[in-house]
Amino acid sequence: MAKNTLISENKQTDIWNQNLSIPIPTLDIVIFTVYRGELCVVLLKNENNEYTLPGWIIAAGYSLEQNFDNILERKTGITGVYKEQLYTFWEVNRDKRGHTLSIAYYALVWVDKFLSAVDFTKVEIVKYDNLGEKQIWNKVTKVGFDHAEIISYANQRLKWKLEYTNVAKDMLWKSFRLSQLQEVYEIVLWKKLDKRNFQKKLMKLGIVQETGKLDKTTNRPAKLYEFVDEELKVYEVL
Amino acid sequence: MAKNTLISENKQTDIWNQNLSIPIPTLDIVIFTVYRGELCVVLLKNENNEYTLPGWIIAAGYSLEQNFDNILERKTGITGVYKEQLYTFWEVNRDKRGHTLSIAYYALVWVDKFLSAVDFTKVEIVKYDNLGEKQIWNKVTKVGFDHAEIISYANQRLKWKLEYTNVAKDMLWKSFRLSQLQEVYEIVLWKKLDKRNFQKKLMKLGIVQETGKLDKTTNRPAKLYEFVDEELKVYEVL
DNA sequence: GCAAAAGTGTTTGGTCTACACCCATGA
DNA sequence: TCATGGGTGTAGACCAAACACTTTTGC
Repeated sequence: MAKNTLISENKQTDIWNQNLSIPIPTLDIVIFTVYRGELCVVLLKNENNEYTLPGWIIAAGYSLEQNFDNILERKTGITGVYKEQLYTFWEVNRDKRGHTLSIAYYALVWVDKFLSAVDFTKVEIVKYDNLGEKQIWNKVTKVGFDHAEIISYANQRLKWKLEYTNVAKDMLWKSFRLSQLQEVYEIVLWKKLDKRNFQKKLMKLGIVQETGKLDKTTNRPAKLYEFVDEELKVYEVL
Repeated sequence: MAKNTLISENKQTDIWNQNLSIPIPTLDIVIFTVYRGELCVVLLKNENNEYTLPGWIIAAGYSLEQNFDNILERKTGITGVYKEQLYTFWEVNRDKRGHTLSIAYYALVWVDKFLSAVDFTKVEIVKYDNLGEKQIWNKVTKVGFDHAEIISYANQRLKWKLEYTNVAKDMLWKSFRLSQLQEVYEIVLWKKLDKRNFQKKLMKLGIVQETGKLDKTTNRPAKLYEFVDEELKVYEVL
């Protein structure tokens, strides 16, 4: 805990009362994970039973990375995830406490890691497809728009990344069967894929390679694969 | 002038002295135009002869749009351009005056409009390919990196947009010959294109259409074309 | 008549999609 | 022996790239 509480919440709450001439920069995080066969988002619930994205005021003197890690850990308990900046949102009336500016990130976390790290007293996990039924936070209309818009935007970006990068590595074990990888793709892209075409595409792009090992936990053993690159890599389609 | 000086510079300069616990949000603009057959960027020069992007502190109480328009007009004289948010950059030591956070935009402006609106006492126009020779602003190393990085990122985004959208409409007259459009593409993408393949792609995507008029200003008259959509549109490749 | 730019089709290779049957193993 | 999921190939449609000659006009 200690290492990541450099940035105190208290030091910052008085910011709201200063009537500044600049907007207050905040950082909001859309956390995705594949849980029980569905794409899910990790959300907080506020005093009005509205769902909100984990987020907080950005502290000067620390990098965006540090701010991100700190906010994520403080709000959810999770550490060390894949993250990517999405977009910076702005609305004069975005927050009734003052003018804010939200730098939105999305994060991907492998479900096992998520479950062992997350603090369920703080967060809820909500199926992406059920978001429509929830009250997502928006101060103006009190109807889902603002944070919901950010989540939807994050989902689009995630889909794009799946098609052209090895970002799926952050949602699986080190080694896996192709059918498990395909399942992740089908859940996120929200469509069925053809097994053979899927495998051909992976091989052509060179995203995964055989490990030489077999997974014997089902009837017929399956080859285990791993990602070729440890780091995020964009594979050109050409 | 009046309409766009809602936001005063003076009201904001004292921000630097308040030792805030939050970073100061600024907005920086990469302005592209095609000038004399080359892709160019509009820059300011600071007291140390370093080039900087037009930018300023973001004012609370105004939308990002309003802030953008105001900064662009105050710093360069230009109004009403195509704009798109790029990325939000952050570095603790980005600016020696304090911790800042830069929301970067890029803008496209048709050269004729640019020349009639721009205030050349404030800005310089620099060829994109010559940027390497210039000192681009960066407070830490005093060598081109920070703003240069933003410009390079903007250029990548612009190239992508040209391939998949009708964004080129913001760099040409209402009607034009296909060869003129192709020239813009070649300049921005920095490569030669095949005339027939280029035209086939435009027609297949349905980006442009014939106006029925001819341009007779060169030896052999050429058909004049126009963009099908007034608004920015992403054309799916399928 | 010549210089300058416009106009115009075809071929080829590659990539994407759709599609169905047999195999290895554990129970 | 049967149920489960693993493994494998081909044909057709579509798209992208390469490529060169003729036409219209002004001078």
